[in-house]
Amino acid sequence: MLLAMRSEVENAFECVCSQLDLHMSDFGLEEPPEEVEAILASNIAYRVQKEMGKPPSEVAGKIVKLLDLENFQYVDRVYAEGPYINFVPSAKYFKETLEGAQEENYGQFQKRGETVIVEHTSANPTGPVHVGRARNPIIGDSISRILSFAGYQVERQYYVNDSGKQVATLIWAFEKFNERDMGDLKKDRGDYDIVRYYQLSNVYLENSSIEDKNIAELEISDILGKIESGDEEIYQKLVSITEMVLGGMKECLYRISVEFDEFIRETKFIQDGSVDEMVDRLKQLDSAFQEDGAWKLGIPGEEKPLVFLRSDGTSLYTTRDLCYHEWKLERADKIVTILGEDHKFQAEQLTKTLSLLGAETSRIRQVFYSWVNLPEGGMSTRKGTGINLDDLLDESVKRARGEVTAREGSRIREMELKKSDIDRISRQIGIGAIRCGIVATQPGKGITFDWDDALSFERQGAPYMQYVHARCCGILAKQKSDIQGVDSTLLNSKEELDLLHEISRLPFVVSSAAEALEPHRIITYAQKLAEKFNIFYRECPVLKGTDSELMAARLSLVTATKNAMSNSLYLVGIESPDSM
RNA sequence: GGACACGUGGCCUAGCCAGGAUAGGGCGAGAGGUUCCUAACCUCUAGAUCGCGGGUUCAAAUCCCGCCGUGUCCGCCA
Repeated sequence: MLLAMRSEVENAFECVCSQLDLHMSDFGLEEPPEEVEAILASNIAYRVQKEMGKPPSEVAGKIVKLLDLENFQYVDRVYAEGPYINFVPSAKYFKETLEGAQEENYGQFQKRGETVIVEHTSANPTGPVHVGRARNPIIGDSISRILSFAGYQVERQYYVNDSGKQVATLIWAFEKFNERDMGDLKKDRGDYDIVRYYQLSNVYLENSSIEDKNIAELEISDILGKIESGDEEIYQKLVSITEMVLGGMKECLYRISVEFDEFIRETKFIQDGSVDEMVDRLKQLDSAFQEDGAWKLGIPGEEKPLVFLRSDGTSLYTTRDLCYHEWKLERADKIVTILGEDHKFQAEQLTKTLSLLGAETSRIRQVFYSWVNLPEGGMSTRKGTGINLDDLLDESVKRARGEVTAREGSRIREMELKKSDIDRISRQIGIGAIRCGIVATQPGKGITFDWDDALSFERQGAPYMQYVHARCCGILAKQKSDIQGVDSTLLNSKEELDLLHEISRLPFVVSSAAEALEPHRIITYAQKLAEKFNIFYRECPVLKGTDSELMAARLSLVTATKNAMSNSLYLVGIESPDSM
């Protein structure tokens, strides 16, 4: 509804500007401060004071006179306050917001017939997901949900790095070592099983004599060559090992509600000939050259050339990624990739090379995040220095359970919590806190891991928002009969109107979060919504001490809040508990 | 050395891209609030030269330049 109001106001400004012979496209629309009655404001007066030759407050007054209220459906009143032009929403604005938000899919946009491939996580299939990179699935999944809600046709892809040195090392380790060489299995799952081989092989490569090390490296590069030439036996081994790891990762990610539509293997592009074809095409480019037996490509604006073919004739990560990107560009209108900031350079080389190959790189967007590091440094699967996401989740659910049980006896509740409720609530809160904690912070900011920070159930964190949903459900569960003929004008207190206004912002927030690929905007919104609801809840009894008409109107408001909240939480992958 | 990102009360964070009303929250600290729909709530108080220095502008946390601090990258690794 805010979107509709904005476009009404924009149209009106266009009209006024043409009357005044002003040419501008930005009318300085902004959100006024809390205590102002208006919900939309313009600082256009500042922008045109020179052209008008008058002080801003005078300009504002003049523009207000020229704005034609007749055409406004959603604006009740326009007034100048100093240099600002403020717009107060109409009864119709609130009425339609309330009606629209009765729908469970409130805030969702119509399909717009545009497809987007979101690639995220794509961690090397060498071991369990650790916390260092946990921002990737959480940001990627949230962006996927938001884009989908905003009307795009979204496909979520995991690009499996099943070629290249670390997988060759893994296959080598599997032949070299036996189960009895391995330490204890921390968790009976494929990713935990395999990672032991990977870590042991790295210990071996670091600590062996030079001769042993050289032999091992020759054996590994032999395996790499076989992967590259499409050797069937090696490929079968590769698939079975990586499937074991991926199976474990999927299970882990499923715990935080992250799922994929497709897993795309790097080897796919080797086997279908795309890589060979890519190498040939790159060689044809003007800036391609051969040096020390390897093929390189000079890239405009880059100091270092891109090496796209090793001197032994095997391809490199970026070469294969180029094939994957071209394949994605064929299949979707837009592609979004979530990457760690350590991949920035590679991503830039990739994009520029694609552009040299004639691709429309404006359809590509990349979102970078910085790693979650330990106080003593980065987490590494290879070195085994990471904190596994599973452990973080287990600990979070455990601490959430502590919070749930601590509150159990100390409060008035009509129904006792069953064991299954405690399990459910602990899980919803524990997992929600992790997702919220990660998505609430801008991806670019660095995070140093700290158990207490990661696991705090702070006010205005996930439980605060989840609690609002539970409160709404609690009220609605007590509702006796269906409500009909709601009169939205009965909702006229400041608390009610503030809440309704907040609800009306959801579609605007969804579209801007989708446009900017910034899921944390949803969290910021949901916090505000929760705050407004809690104030309403305090001041406005819904079921008690109100006549039936007011009760009906307030019940609608509660339903609207519930829908806006559960959709907001859904968009960042947090569950909405019916009770807490 | 070069490139990129980040720097907002003791701690964490929003706002920055599209400059505009008193820099918005939270944690922690202090004071209050529940015979009433779940107090994981609400209200109030204290606490900020928005890293530093210049510049542009009627107006800068926001844009530009320089500097400082932190992180990342600059591989025939991924």
